[in-house]
Amino acid sequence: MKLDPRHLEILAAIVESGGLTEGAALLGKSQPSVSRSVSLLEDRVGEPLFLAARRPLQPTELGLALAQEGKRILEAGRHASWLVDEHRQGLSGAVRVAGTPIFMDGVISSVIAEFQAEHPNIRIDQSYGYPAELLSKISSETLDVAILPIRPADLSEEYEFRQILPGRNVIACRVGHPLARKTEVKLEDITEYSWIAPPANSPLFRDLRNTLDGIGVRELKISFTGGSLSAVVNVLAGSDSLTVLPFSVVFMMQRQNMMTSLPIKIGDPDRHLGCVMRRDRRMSATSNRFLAFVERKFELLDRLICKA
Amino acid sequence: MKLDPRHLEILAAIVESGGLTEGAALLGKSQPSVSRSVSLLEDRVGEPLFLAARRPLQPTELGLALAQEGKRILEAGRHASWLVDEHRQGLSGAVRVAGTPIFMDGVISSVIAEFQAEHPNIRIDQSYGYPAELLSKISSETLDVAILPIRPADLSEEYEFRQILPGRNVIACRVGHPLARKTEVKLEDITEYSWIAPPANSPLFRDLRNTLDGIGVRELKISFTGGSLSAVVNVLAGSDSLTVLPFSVVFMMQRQNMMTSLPIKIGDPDRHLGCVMRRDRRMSATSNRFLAFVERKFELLDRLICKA
DNA sequence: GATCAATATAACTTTGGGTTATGAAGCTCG
DNA sequence: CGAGCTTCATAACCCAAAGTTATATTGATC
Repeated sequence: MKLDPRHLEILAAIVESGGLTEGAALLGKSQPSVSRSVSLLEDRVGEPLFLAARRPLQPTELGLALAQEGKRILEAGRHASWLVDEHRQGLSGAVRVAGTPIFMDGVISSVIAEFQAEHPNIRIDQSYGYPAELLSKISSETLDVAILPIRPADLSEEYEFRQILPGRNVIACRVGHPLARKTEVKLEDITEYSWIAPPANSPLFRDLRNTLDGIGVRELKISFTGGSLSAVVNVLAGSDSLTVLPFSVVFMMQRQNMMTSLPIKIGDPDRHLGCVMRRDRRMSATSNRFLAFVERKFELLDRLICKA
Repeated sequence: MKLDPRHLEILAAIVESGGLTEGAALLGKSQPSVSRSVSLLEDRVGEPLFLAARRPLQPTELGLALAQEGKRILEAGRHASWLVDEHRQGLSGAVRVAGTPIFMDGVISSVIAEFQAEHPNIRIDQSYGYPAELLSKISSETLDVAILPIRPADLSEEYEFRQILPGRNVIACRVGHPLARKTEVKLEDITEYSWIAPPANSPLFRDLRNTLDGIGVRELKISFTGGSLSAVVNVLAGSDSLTVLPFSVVFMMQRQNMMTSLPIKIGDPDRHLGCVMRRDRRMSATSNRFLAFVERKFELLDRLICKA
């Protein structure tokens, strides 16, 4: 005997509110409607659910027991509705975000931390990757947002790009590095130090090559390569090596007195950091909320950096 | 946003069974039906519930969360159905039964105990009362079954009567009473003992008067009156007083060596013990089951008594 | 790319829940 | 105890939607 869950809901409402009319009001239906629903339920059950000819409508034992189940159904339904609302407002669910390792660890992660403090019900699925693969993941909808240093012109029409920071690289070194004390650093000062290089396939590695080419460094001694940001930071802190990093990353690290940048002007990359997503905007409300948050935070960060 | 609980059930079935077709089978519906129900639910929710263009149909986060609620609904519904089945088979619910105090305490209560051992989900609401009031309770449907010593002819057409024991009274005394040892007790032996009388308004009290009148006892010394069966038993056990009780009660008490009956023949009452209920048989399956049980048990008891 | 299985769509029927209007039946109270 | 009020039941209608079968699409798989 399969019962209609809506009937059980109605029964629960009636029992809870103590009357057929009140129950109808509670459910936002008309009184005759619930009256008939109850009759139908009674027909199917084959037993009376209310004591006949009693005015303060009194449920039978069975009626009471079924109303109990109806209450469960009502609550499950309410919870489901709540879940939907949360989801539609982008207050729950998950955002799949990925980016290049150095940026993610150096800048984005702290923004994500702030976001999670504000939205504890939203899960962030973070991963790392370089532009080509992340764009394909965006296409196949296995990724919601990519945060990449990229040349906007390189991007196909399929994607939307929102710049969050202008590209700007600096030469970084440990705090207390011999060169860091100088007010001006010249080319020949640099050449004697060895270099820490990002992974060879990363955009940053190309930036490093371009930068050093630009300032005339032909031959570079590479003392360490391939590590994550924290590896780079540790090696940097424990040696006099130099490296090329986005200024934003150095800026964040400066706060923790982990590293500093040399007062030497190097060419900026033609890539800019920004969020990439599908242009068709079939993104969840949650992703949109995350996106807006990131943009807002980076706007603030950009201002701070400009002042520095 | 109010969601249809049936949609959530369907969603749960699909997610649980891993496919739309299997889900449909699980619910005993056609595949197109559930397919459309899901579309409808998705329309209302405004978000996809399944990842598009994926063959082993995979729910989204929201889909999964809603399916969880659907499962709750499904389970509540199943439990409700189970409750109905139990009720219809008379395996749950309550029976309101009442009877005269002496019979209830002396005989019926142990039958009720057996019944409850067999049907732990059925509640017995027992109460005491004398015929007139119990019959009116039957009429007003505040009582399901009355167990009464009654003259069937006295009963109006409204009621149905089912005899469970023939009326038979005896004179009872404590085990070890001086008269109990004799093989034959004569009238003059009895007259010197005082009597324990049931409450004055009880049928049994009239039986006592009639009995003693019948055997020629004119003047009776009443030493105790008005108590319940256990009071009577205690007083009886602690004195040489006599009383008149239904043989069935004495029979049950004999098993516990609490009392015995005198070997003297007294007139039987024209009342018989039986179950009374409304003739229209608008009784719950539960009450019917109880009734059948009582009749069965008393049939056995009757045989035992006849042998004794 | 052909094939197979799973899902979606179409077209139609039927159930039943929604409504308003109205009738019947308990309760309350003078 | 009957007038009056409130609450519940019925009637008549409409329409949303669940159910059906038949068929088209679409992924997955080889």
